[in-house]
Amino acid sequence: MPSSSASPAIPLTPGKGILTRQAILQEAMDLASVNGLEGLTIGSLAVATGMSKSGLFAHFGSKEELQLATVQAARAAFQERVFLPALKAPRGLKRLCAVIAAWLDYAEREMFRGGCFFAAVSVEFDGRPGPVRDLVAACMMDWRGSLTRLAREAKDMGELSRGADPEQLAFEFDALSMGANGTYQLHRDHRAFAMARRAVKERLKTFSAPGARFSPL
Amino acid sequence: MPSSSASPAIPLTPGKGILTRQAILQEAMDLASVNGLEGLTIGSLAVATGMSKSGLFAHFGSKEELQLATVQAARAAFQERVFLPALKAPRGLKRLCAVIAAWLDYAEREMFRGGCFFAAVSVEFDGRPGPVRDLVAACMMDWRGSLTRLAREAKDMGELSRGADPEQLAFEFDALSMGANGTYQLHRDHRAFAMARRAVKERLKTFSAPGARFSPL
DNA sequence: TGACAGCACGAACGATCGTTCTATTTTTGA
DNA sequence: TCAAAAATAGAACGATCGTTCGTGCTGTCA
Repeated sequence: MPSSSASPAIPLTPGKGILTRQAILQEAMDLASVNGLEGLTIGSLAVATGMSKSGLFAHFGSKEELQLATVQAARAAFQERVFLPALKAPRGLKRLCAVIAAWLDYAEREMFRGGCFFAAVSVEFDGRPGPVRDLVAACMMDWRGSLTRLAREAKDMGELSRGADPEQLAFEFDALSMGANGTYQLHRDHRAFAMARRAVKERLKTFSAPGARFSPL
Repeated sequence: MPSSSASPAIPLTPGKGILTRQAILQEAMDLASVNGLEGLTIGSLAVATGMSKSGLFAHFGSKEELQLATVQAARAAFQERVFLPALKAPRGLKRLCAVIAAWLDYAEREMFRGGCFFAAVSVEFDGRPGPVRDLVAACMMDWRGSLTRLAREAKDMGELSRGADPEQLAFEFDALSMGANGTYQLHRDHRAFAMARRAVKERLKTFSAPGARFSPL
């Protein structure tokens, strides 16, 4: 083993390469949320970032690597800016509500220019085998798993009735949110989000134990 | 005006051109449900149908016309093979259930190779202005409008409670169905459809008037 | 039988795709 | 400060994209 003074895996000051790579991926996420990961062309991405095709390409080595990096960047951005902040809400029903509310805000405020990145990309890749599809599928599993876990916590705390099925509820909330995102993207009608919020609220009311309190959606 | 003996607009015996056009569109719907309407390449479609690129192209004149024709063919196929048959159920709650059940079957049995054609295409085009997007948006509006009308009929017949909101219910059922389709396409897990059916059933039970009967989903 | 649509084909176009080179500039670290 | 390393640019590749053009089939009526 070399001495402990070796340069760290993640340098304290990000090099220039890392910075431009981040700028590229920021643009890539936006473009992909609109045109998909296949419509995300290296040429158009180069124009959008003001770089040359080859200079940009060198950062990734292949289009598939660019796609994978874009998905991972979107996952990180989602975790950091949507999911983790919402987790600060108090455990149980309130936290579940906070996470769903954060997701709906994330989609409605269009953190990515084309709405939810994963809604666009998961539909695009669900029929094409390969590592990109696998990664996207894993992200979606993750998200649903988180929703399921939060619902289960609320149930374990007695805030949801014994008849509540965490997996079932997670599926429903996921579907309602995605549906609102899709409807809004297609028709630019904000009522879609209002209807999703109402549906989630009523569904939670159906299963919430008497006296359980949940934060507004 | 020429004499009334002119050939009818729709000839009794479809000419050869019409037949191959139908064959092309059948393949086009399947390919587009998997790879999208942009991934639907004229070259790949020519290979799939055993035609030459130029011979196939001549039927449409442009890729956009091919896309429009494919969407209209999918709309017609959906109407003919899913929606209209389900409308034969008795008016009211039963008919609403029959239509939703038909849709879920249509998606689960993969009438198109990539699942619901419109689920794939509407997400793909929701961010790209143009006639294709407009047509797809109109199809989705149509579908949601039909669901809304069926729910309103059930309500007017007294089978759904006074508190039931047809538009809201239509949104929810649409979202749940689309969500099941997406989850199934991504994870190949049939439980997605089971959860959608359960959600629709429970939601209907919440709003159904006492004693109202609805057919199984 | 012969003229004439309708239909399909093959070859080719310019544009753009992802990708590979080589050269040049910029940044980094001793 | 200077050489090594990293980052970017430019030109070009073969493949494929949508599209155009000219040609040859193949039936149908006169």
